[in-house]
Amino acid sequence: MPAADDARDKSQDFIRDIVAADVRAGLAGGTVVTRFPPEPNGYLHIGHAKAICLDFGIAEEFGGYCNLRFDDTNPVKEDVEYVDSIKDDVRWLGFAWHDREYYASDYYERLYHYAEQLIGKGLAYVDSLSADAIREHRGTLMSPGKDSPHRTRGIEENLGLFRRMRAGEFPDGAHVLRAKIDMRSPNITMRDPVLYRIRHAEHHRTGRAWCIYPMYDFAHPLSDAIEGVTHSLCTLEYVDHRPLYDWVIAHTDTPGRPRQYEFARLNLSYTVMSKRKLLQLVEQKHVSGWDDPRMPTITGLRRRGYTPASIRDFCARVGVAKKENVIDVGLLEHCVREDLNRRAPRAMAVLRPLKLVLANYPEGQSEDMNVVNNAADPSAGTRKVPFSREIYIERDDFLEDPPKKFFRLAPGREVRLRNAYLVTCTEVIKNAAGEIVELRGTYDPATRGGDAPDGRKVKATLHWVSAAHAADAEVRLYDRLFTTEDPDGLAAKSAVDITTLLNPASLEALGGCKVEPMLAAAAPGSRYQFERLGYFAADPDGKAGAPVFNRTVSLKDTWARVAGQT
RNA sequence: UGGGGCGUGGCCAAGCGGUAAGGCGCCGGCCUUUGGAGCCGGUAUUCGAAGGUUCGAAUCCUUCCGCCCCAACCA
Repeated sequence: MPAADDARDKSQDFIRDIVAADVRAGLAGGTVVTRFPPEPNGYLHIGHAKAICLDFGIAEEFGGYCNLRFDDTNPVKEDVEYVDSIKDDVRWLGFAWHDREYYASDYYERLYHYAEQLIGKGLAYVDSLSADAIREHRGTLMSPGKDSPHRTRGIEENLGLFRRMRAGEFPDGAHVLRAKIDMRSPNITMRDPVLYRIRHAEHHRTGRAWCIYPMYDFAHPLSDAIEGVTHSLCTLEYVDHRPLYDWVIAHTDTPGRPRQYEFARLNLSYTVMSKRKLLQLVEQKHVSGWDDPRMPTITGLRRRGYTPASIRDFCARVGVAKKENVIDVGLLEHCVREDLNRRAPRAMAVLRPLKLVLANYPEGQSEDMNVVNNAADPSAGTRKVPFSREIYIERDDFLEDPPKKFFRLAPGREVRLRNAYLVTCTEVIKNAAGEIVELRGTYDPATRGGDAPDGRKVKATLHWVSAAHAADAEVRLYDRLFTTEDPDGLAAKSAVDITTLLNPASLEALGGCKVEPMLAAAAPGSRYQFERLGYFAADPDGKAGAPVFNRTVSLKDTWARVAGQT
């Protein structure tokens, strides 16, 4: 057996095991149909990415289909802005739904028909209790509920009332349609769940055509059935709803027989994932918008510089199981580093410039150094980078009084300027306050390119930018959005608002950064590795000649760790 | 105090009666014109706990403990 088959046979997760078994058993003619069912009431985040990779991934692997279905049954919360962003994000992640773009609202007429069918079977009734009264009748976790006085209404009366609900004869809240199941069920979901409510509201797709709207528990299983979905994958909080899902399917003459399976949602350390909380951050301006590079939204990650491939890889590594989890954000960072290391062209940029003047380099002279764009990718080619007498190096790369393990530049010490020359620091110039303002040094003309003919070695290689040729840039450094690993948990435990746990240092904008000439016109979205610093993506805020870069993620930094240990 | 889900190393996660995969992290070493990348090695005598069944248990049984979800005319 070839290795590929071997890998395919290996169990990947419990859901794929189930699907594989169903396919073997010849279920639904062997064609697997899944669906990704977002409600268009917010932007997609990395948690949705996990679901998207699962839904579309399984369809792809088993040669089936995945429908993009908007679960738009609540007109007051939904908007086209969100359906557009969701489509953008799914597409950007690399998945195609082809012509399978569906809306629960497209099924309103059929859904209504199924509702009448239930009424006709005596399995649904119109209740005229107030929302409060319904809640009271529902009972509690510990005690059973009580039947509504309207539970015994006759079929004809129910039908008449329901039709008048649809006709708009009643105000919001006057009546609801309920399933007649069991008010004493230990599973509260089964205590005569509401199927339809009256909402005189404008729907983003159906306008004013309807004033009654189906509830999730009714619309979802039926939409699945209508579309021929075979495997309806959702998160753990719906486990209790599965009996109702099956009940709806069992009591209507639907075409398909979809099955629901549940997996644990993704949680990421140092951030929050609920749409409500993300919306709060946006509305209260704690971030610049849904696409703020600190947000765990797909659009935020995109602006931050994450690649679709890295997010897909992350989702694959995280796995699918039923255990509550909090994934270390470090894993996500690892995934982008790995991807960008392969594909990002290198560039030189100095974030906190310190001028170094090479006394023995002729004034007014400059030369083009030949530089490899990406050692990890020969096809990336080479480029010219200008070098001259005055250059900028990183302030952090010089220490007047270096500790033992610091082997960058220091007085009297020789280091390599990457792809250029070996240079030695000969003098430190300070201002009246005693701050270092400039360095003087010499270069060794025999070391052009960075190698010494006599074979002498240096411990450090520094990145640099020629002062005369440099472009100015703004660079935005990001840190975790929250100061604590589990903001949700801490906020709940200590009864504080989530915003009190925000990291005040999550954004640091650096002005006056010096970047090599080629970066001056970086196209928004283009990604680079700034050598020795990290991966950066050009932000749309930048303009030609005045670029803005977002740090996607830093490079692994052994020195930072060593320095931090002391 | 009802119903449901879950408990395998710091974080994920395989395993499904035959004697603890893998990834991230971490710790060493090699290599290096990015203290990057790469390469090599190490990192659970033990699977929430206690009993029991068995030649043999993370896997079966019993009891207990812990965490999460459910009482929107939200999804």
